[in-house]
Amino acid sequence: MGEVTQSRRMRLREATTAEIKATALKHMASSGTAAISLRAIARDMGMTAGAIYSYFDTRDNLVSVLIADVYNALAGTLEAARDSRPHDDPAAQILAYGQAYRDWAVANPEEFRLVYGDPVPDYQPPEGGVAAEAEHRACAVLTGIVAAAWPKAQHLHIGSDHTWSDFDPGFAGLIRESFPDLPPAAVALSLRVWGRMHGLVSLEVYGHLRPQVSDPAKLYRAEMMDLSKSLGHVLVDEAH
Amino acid sequence: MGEVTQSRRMRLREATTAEIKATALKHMASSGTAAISLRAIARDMGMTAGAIYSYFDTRDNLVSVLIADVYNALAGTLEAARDSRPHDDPAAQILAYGQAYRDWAVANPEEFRLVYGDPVPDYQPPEGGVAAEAEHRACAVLTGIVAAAWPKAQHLHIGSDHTWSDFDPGFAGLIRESFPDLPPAAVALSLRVWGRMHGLVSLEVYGHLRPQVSDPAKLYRAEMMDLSKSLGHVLVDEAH
DNA sequence: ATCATTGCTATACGGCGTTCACAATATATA
DNA sequence: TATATATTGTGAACGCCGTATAGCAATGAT
Repeated sequence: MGEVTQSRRMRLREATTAEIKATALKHMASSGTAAISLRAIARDMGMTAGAIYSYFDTRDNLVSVLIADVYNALAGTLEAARDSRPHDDPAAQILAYGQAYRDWAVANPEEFRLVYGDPVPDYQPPEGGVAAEAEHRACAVLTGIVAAAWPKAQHLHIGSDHTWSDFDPGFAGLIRESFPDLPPAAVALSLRVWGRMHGLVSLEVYGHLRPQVSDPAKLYRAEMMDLSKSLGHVLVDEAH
Repeated sequence: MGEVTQSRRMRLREATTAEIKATALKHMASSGTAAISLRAIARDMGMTAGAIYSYFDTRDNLVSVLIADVYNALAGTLEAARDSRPHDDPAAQILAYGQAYRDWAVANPEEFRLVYGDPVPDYQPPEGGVAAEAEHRACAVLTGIVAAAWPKAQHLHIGSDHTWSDFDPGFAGLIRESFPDLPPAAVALSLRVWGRMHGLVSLEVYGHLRPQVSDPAKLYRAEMMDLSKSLGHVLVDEAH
């Protein structure tokens, strides 16, 4: 990232790589993730399909890079949403995060499908995950907010019997490094919060809400209010 | 459904239709939704790809029928789960429903993707929806349970300002027909409950939970307990 | 000025959905 | 029973797709 572009060749190479990715995203945004075809991209760029193999080993490879890029953009959006609220007001931060999550998904449905759905026909994700870094970023933001809210929230979750062994060791290690005093119940809560946001959003993006609901944003706002209550915060409707 | 099979031709036709669908589902279960290819199905059946066009106008048509079948199977499972608990115990019913939802998804991940994700490369759902009936069945079950729980749950949702205009008119009409006294806030709640179940399940099915969580079932159970609390029910851990 | 590397084209292979002309078969009719 | 009709299948073709390989042109380094 941000490496010094040395030779002219390098510069051209990066420019073409960027153009390929941009063209792929353009096709995806206008015609769906299934429209990411090497031939179509090359055609659009005035090239032959084979030429792309100088830049990406395979189509799946290109898709993997796109997923990572898009996921990182989402993570950036979510971090910005968190930072748009005072750092000592986790309730406001969680609402901002939730709104940003849905707003982004609704504004970029194909990007959402790329990251959270079946990316593309026949695509097989590589071994060690594709966007582990971005996924960790997005997750860390949420955990951080929940950690800040935990003092006031924990009394609502006294029944939970989570242990660190419920989580992936590596993941648990990272969390405990960043938040040494956070109990496993809080980590579980943050993942459940994620699930709660994801549920309505993915139903909406995949068209399972529209047939019944005319105002999904309102439904989502209600859910976010309820969610913030479960983080121990009582607040009047200040959103919208 | 259940029509009298008259001629021998009709019988053969229905048998072949069923075999096509079964083969498609078999391929899907073993190789993913993208593996639903007319050529592969025909090859497996000892036929030519073109022959399938005597039974289905197009591949998308076949996929639509599969979606409807699978969705109806899911709806049946959910109805059975509800009926496995006393009809005067909505808390138990909602837990059973939620468990059945996840169990089904985890046991049939490709079916889940077919119904709730991008079904298949390039697939475009037809105009009036594909499985409106099944979707309505599944939704009605949930609404029924929430309706039964509403007397004890409503005090937790006094702040909500939902109106019937927040919903699709046709959908609202059907609901008000079945549950004349149910306020719109309860309908919103039932859709939010759906979203809450769907969130963790779809994250898990699409592989976004495994990297962090070693025991998704436990996380989901915790979420279901919390959910049943928001339906106004206090209960000890009787599940599992 | 020479030579290796790189970026690209051209071509080919197999797979896909779909269409069409045609043969074989089963049904319905006279 | 003999004939006409509808249905179900084949096989070849079209235009897509991802991918692999060979060769050509231009660029960069020596």
